[in-house]
Amino acid sequence: MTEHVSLALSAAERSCRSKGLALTPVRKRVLQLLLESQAPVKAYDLLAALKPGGGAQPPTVYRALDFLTRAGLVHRIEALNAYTACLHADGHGSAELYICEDCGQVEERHRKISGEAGPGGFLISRSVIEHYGRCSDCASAQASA
Amino acid sequence: MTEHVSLALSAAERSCRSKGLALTPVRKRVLQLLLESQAPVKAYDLLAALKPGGGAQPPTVYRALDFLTRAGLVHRIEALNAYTACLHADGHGSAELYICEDCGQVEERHRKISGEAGPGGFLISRSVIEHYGRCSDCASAQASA
DNA sequence: CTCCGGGATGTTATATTGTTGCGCCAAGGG
DNA sequence: CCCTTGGCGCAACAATATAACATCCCGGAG
Repeated sequence: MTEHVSLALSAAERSCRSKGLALTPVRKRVLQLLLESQAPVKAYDLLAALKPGGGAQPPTVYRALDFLTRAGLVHRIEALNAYTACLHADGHGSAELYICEDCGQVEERHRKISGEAGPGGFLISRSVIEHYGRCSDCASAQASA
Repeated sequence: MTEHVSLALSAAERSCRSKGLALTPVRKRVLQLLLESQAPVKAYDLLAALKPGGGAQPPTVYRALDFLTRAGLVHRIEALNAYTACLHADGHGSAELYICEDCGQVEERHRKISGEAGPGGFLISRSVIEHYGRCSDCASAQASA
């Protein structure tokens, strides 16, 4: 396990403990798999990675993802049906994601939007913001090609 | 058919003709169903509405939706797996959607984001922006309840 | 006119993604 | 001890989406 992964895992454990949430082995393992991946991971790929023998069933991974998402440790990427670990473990509300279509890397920026007002008095409770394109590395690689 | 629906349909026909696109009967019917709905519609609901006898198959509606989306006449709502007619038929790039979780109505604002730069030189080609919450009507109804 | 080619649609089957429902078990409070 | 509660295993299924191939129709080339 690389260092940043174990660091993030212990941070997650502390965060959960402080909120009275149980970071059980299954949940921790799912989070670890997401942290180790450079790119977003699909639920069924996590499932396959969880139990190579094929023993794990869908609800296992979906329940873990649901927990991790609600705990603010993981983001679901709506347009890809995929998941990525949240690197800013403070978990305050909505994130804005920049997803490179070349290398799959996800950059994350936080905006506090919840509670803000949209047009005509619309009251926002949750936002999905996903930008697709090329990260600077891939953009320059492409330009030079 | 209410007036705004027929107006939108003729606008769509003109728009397609000017671009050399074929707004065939199936495509037009799907667009009409979306225009008539107050809320986003799922692909399989469209399918059921298309041919009450159950004769239509999934590819029919998915192909129509693909065409309409690429023509800028329809938006896909990623977090709902649903579709809604685009009311600003000019179809310039990304839309920002405000989706009321009470009544289902979708408000639409346009931002031209494509080509803009994100953090660290990220080059955006397409954005998904969906805000969930309550429209002003539903927010005030709730407040008074 | 005939033939050909491309786009649109029909048809069948399958892949992918996500959920429901039930039961077991272990931890903790009375 | 008993009972509740939350987490997990398990089986089945529901919902969403695509692949692959056949057919039809129309418009242009010969």
